[in-house]
Amino acid sequence: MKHAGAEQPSELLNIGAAASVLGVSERALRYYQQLGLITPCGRTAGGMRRYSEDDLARVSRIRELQSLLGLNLDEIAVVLRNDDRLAEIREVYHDERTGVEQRAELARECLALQEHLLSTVKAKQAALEEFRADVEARVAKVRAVIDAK
Amino acid sequence: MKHAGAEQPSELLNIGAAASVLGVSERALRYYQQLGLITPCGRTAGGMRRYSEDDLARVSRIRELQSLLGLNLDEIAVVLRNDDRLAEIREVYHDERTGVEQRAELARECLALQEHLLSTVKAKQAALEEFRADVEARVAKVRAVIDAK
DNA sequence: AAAAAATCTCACGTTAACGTCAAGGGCAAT
DNA sequence: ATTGCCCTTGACGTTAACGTGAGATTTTTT
Repeated sequence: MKHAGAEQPSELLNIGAAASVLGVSERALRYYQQLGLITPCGRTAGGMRRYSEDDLARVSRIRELQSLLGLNLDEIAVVLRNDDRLAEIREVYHDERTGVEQRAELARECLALQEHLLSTVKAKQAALEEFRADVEARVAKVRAVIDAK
Repeated sequence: MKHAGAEQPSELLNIGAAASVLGVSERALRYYQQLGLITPCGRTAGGMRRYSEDDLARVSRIRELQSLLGLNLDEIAVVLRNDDRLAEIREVYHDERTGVEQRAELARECLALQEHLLSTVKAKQAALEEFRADVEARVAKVRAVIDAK
């Protein structure tokens, strides 16, 4: 059963609005689509792309994976495909047509990839923490020099 | 007074050894030099580059700034120049020929840049922490699906 | 309905950060 | 002193991630 709250079923944006909201170029959006990273949820009769809330979130994810983890778009494609599988698994999980062992296998595979991503994040965090200590030490040094006046 | 321990005054590496130790290409080392990011501490009579321990550390720093903060080589140049100034300040600080106010001014400028770098690091850490929570939530979701068997 | 603004699909251009020869010179070992 | 490997300086090639028109369509505004 769907929730009964106020619903905004569609506040779809065309590419210009989407780009400006996200702070990326229109070209980038088309490029991501070309690589299969996103597919706008629909098009107008005339062929103009419409972006949903989820589409925007997906693009945000792409930028985060780029800027935070330094992944390239091919690597990001892998991550996103796994995200999609996760969503799919949750939907199909109670479908009786799929074998129990088969579903579990899919879920475990998916989990492995998510955990791999997590370990990547953790590694980056650890490295960053070390780096930060380094920078803070430098700052302290300059401070010492200044305060020794 | 210098310390009295065992000293290895020079274990200078030529470019091939340096590259393999650092895990970067020779081309990259030459390229960094071309951009003014590093200058090997010396050359042989015949013109071959010699890299000192400090040179290697500097290259490591470059790679960290690339991979951890995602800076490009121009931005890294700024950071490195400031690092150099910090070292210079510490050396020259007790030189009587420089005016007191002048030295303090230099140090403050240097501090500002280091602190800017630090804030960049902190911002990245915060973003990464959020991202990690996100990934962990996903992992938990898959786990829930699996355990619900 | 006509003009103006936004999008569409090619398709070539750009930039950073190197990769990859090519033609020579240096260096350690035999 | 010669063999064989490492190094030198150009100089052109490559790849990812878009940028930038051009020319046709679609949508919005007047």
